[in-house]
Amino acid sequence: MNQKNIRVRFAPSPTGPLHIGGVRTALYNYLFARKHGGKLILRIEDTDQNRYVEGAEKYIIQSFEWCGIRFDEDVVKGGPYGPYRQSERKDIYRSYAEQLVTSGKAYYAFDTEEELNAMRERLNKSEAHLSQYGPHTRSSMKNSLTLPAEDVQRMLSSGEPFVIRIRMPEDETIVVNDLIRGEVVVQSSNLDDKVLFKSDGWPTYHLANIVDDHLMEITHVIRGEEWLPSAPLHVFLYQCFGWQDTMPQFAHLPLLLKPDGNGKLSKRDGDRLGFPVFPLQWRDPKSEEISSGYRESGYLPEAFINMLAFLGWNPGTEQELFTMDELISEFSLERVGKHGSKFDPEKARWFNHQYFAKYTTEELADLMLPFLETKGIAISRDYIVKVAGLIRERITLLPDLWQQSWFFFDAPATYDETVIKKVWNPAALIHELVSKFAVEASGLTTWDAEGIHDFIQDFISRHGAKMGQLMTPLRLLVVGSNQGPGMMDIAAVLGKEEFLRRVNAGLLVMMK
RNA sequence: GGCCAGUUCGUCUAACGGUUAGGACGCCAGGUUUUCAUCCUGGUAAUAGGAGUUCGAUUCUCCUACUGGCUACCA
Repeated sequence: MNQKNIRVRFAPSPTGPLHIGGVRTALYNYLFARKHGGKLILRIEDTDQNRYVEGAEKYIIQSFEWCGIRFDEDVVKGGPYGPYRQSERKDIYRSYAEQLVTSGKAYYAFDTEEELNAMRERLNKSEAHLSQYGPHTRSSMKNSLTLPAEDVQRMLSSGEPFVIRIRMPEDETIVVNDLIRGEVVVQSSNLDDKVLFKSDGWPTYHLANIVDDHLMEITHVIRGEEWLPSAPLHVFLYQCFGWQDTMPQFAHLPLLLKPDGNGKLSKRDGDRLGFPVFPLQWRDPKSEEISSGYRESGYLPEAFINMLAFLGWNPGTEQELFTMDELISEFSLERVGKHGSKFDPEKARWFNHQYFAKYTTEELADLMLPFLETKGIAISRDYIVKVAGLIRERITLLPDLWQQSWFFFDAPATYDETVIKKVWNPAALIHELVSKFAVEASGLTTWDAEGIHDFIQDFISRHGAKMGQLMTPLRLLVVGSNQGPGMMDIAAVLGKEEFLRRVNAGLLVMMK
């Protein structure tokens, strides 16, 4: 294959927010395209007006912007094969469907919903090895195969509702050559006469998809496994149109499964298990219901992508942390697994933690700025960088940046009761020790971590105290609990004045 | 029910006929940090079952079981 001409597409339907399974499919398409120097196309498949959801298309585009998946051709920037929204391509599909009718590969059908239901009833009662609307049933239905030609003409010209169905051959072997699964062989007798063109004047997915992939010169169709059952139909359609020589190669990706129990990962699982299922937060325009997103939960886009890439693919080495560029150079469809992956929210958190650990203090400071601004805290960047250095290893999600550092910017308003009980004991002794410390420390001149350390060392030996008897009570007064970085480091960053101010204020509270 | 696909530690997976079946997450234990978290070290734990093929099967074939997907004028 000529690698220069590789063209792949991601073709979502704007029926709601894109969930992480869809993002992963897009990611694999993106990696494949970049790896081979090809193009990635975003095509919006909005052929079902009933399911159209306001804002979904915008959501999809913003999601990809956030996670760094870039398209070469899409609805925003356009491209040589546009338009990229199927609703804007509506005119082109009918003639293709009719071309198939003319060549005898498809036919008009006029059955009403009731008639279709009646047929299915009959099928249910029979031995049921037969497909639905297919070779064995079409002869007893109302269509251009059974009706006299003049009746068909009359019905068509009088505006009678009709659909166009593919005419599946009775017994033919259809082979789908899948890049991930190998040869998938299906007998056409198991397939039915799928509707290609609906009575509302719109094409179904099957028709629009094949026509557009052909027109857009798509070379590889990389999509979810839920499409595998209809892949034989798609292959057959390429043959019907005479496009078999330029038919794209197929790769059906395994699905993302629920973390617990069984089944495909769904919107509900996020609410139920407490992790996001969507890249960005989504507010349903009708129900106003809010679904959480990875971005809003504090995940880094690089970590999110890294985590997603590893759900179904692996490089075959022990490296787990990959930049997008590394993913591009290492990715291959051969290393994509065949079976579904249960999504693991814990591992997602671990990836995010790893990325925070790699950040420089300067980068962390940049991330902290918005939080501090929200809280109305204005302080020197130098100070923020110092704080970032102390909390760097303690961050898993973005909000931890504040949760792990707030006491550098504000004195504690309360003290953890359980920690008081444990640490301020015996109360009189500790109180006296800390009081003496506060007095003596006020005379200390070299206020850095090392100086404070030496001083404390000297202090406890002179007073016959143990390190823990002083340090944990100090932490309680300065931080409000038993958390945070090393006490000497906190004291140094806070500065002598603020540090002692908190200690003395705390001593007053502890007296009560 | 029918069709298609899949099945290695609890989870994500490696091993493309020969390994003490490897790594990561989680969990457990110890160490560091006299806090908490991180981090470090160690441990726990798997080839769904049964037949073949083969000197030898996680790996190839078949059967069974289980899992998943699809079975709309939705994508």
